[in-house]
Amino acid sequence: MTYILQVLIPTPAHSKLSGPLSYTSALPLVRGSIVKVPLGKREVLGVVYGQEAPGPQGTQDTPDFAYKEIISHTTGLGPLQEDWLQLVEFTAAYYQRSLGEVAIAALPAQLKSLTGEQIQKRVDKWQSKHLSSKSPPHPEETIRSDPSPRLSVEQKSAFESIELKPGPFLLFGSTGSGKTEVYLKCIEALMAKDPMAQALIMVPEINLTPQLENRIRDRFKAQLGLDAIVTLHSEMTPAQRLNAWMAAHLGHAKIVLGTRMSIFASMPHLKLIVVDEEHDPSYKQQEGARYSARDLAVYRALITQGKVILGSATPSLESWYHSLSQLPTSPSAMTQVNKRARYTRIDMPTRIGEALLPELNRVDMNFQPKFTLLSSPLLSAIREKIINSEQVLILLNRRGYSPVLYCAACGWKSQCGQCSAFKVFHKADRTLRCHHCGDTQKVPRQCPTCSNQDINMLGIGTERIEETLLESLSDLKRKDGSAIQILRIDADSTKTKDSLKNQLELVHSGAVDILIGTQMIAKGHDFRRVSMVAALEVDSALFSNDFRAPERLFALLMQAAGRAGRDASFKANKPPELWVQTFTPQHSIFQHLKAHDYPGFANAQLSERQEANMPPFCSQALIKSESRTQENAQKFLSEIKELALETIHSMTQRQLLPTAEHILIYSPIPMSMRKIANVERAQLLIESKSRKYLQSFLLELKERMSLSHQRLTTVQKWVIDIDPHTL
DNA sequence: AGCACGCCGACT
DNA sequence: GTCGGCGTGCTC
Repeated sequence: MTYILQVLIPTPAHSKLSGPLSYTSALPLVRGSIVKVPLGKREVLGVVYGQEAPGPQGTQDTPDFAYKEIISHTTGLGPLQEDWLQLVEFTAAYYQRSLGEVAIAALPAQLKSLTGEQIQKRVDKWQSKHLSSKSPPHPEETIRSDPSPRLSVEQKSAFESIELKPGPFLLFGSTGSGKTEVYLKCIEALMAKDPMAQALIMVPEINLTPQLENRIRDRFKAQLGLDAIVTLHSEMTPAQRLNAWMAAHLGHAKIVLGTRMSIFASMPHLKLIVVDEEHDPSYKQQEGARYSARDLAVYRALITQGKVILGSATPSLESWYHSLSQLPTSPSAMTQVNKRARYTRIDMPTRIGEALLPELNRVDMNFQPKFTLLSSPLLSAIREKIINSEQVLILLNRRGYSPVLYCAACGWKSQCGQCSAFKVFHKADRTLRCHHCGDTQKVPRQCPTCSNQDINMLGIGTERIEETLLESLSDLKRKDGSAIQILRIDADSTKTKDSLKNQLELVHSGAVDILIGTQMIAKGHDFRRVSMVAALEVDSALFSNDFRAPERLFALLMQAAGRAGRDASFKANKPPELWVQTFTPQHSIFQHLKAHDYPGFANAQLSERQEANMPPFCSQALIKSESRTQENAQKFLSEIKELALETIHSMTQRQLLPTAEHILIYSPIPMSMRKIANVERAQLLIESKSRKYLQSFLLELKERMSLSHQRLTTVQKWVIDIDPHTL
């Protein structure tokens, strides 16, 4: 008997091949089965999507080619579940990619490279190892979990709300309020109720949160067994990933801790999803299907009838908006839009233990001498901290020594020849480096165009702050008389494996007095002896073209300050200090920051967004094109715009859109990073009040594009980014 | 997306 | 004379 199977394979989003392909099979494999199939000369991984009844029914139009037979299938793995397929379907539809691409990208890469037999072997090996130790690997007495701590009143009430209500939940809790304990309690309760149940915990970047992994292990190892907790992130080896994936897929792993990619983990008994630091931009995938793992978590919880908790001290404005029953302003505009799924907000305002909320100090740089890097009030504050053996954290989101070199005589600047960016001066190795294409050259001794010996440096980077601090504090000694230690942590200083870990350990051990870094150090790590956080050059975020920049700045500063002073044995009666150097100290963001008033900040931002009709009050899609010339990149988008206008017209006539105004097409413009590595980039913004209409519009637009494919200007690459993060 | 086939430039 | 550039075209 021969069966005909529809199989999802990794085919590109915009081509005739975007749907499932048919193959023959001697066995009637069920939907979700994992198979290997031939495609042209290649052998690719596939997922069975459906089955046609065999025989010459001829209900479908018969193709003019013979179906090929599938190569192999993996019996030991068992099929992917219906809800997983539904998640893949939703992702492909929403983010305008092919089903096969999303499905295959969601599977561990080793399934592709290993043969069917090798996979089978791995499954057998894995099964025998774990079935033989079905009972907990060690007697209960030898492994003791950390006891479940007593919850505070606030934690208890949060936990009870989550137990009682359906969610989704926005757990709005300030740093140090004990959100993690609420997550763990929810998991504990879930596992006690349903021993089969699985939970997924997502974190922004796993290498920055090793503490959480240990904490979960220590907490659940006796109850669930050591193997029941797996991690899933991109820095694992292919073999580790396959093992973790199998453990989840086969239901043995009860808790999966992972980064955004883990939203696609196959978890047949998934009942709870936690998205920690839900505002973090790293939940948005920036390649391939540009999904938001946070948004998909909400959807996945819906289809699996599980619960989802989004946790943050500074929620994304989207989530904040979804958790509001009333908008801060003009209630008329929201009656229709806010029908969308609402979140149940749970507030946890209290910091646990001794830790106090940080105190904000603003330095008005208008009253400082020109070109001051570190203001005198800030420097004196730093001195005072070091004298008291406290640590200082300095945030500056620019690495290198100086972001631009400049010749005052002829106007030459250290422009990168391949990018629309300047090469950054790195003093340590005396190079000019482009942070976008990586091109590196030796720093010129004189101006390359006019031979002027005197080249100026514009702007500051972490290297220069390090140097300036060393100079300004050269007279300063620690209590024990030894020299002060300054450590710089950024992408340059953490290139080698484990160097970040080692450097952070230096900080924890107290060997470092001042830590200078880019925003990478604000995430995840508790700096218990840090009593002061200073942010330099914050103004760019307030006047950026990127309308999400203020939101990110607020989150960064709150997060950084929240990391400080968490040591209970530390001088706890003094709040940690948060310093900002700014030319606009009167800006409202600082007032909210000073008052630790995230709701006030978020509501003010929301009002602005509403007035300007920006997300979350509209849905956006960005079509991006890349070409050798900017002209060409934009020409392609202009043609798309023409097609888009035709599409709107036609859809309105067929009443697929209520009015033409439901879709707004802007004009092609260069991307904010116009050129990278000699590739010119342009973008076309599309907006709609309704994400539903936007989605169906884009689907039809893509159809029209493939129909008139020949007529369109050819570009190197084009992509659609749904709900783009940066414009 | 791969991986072909397919016609025009500088090299063992 | 070949090796190889990347321009169309196909893959159940």
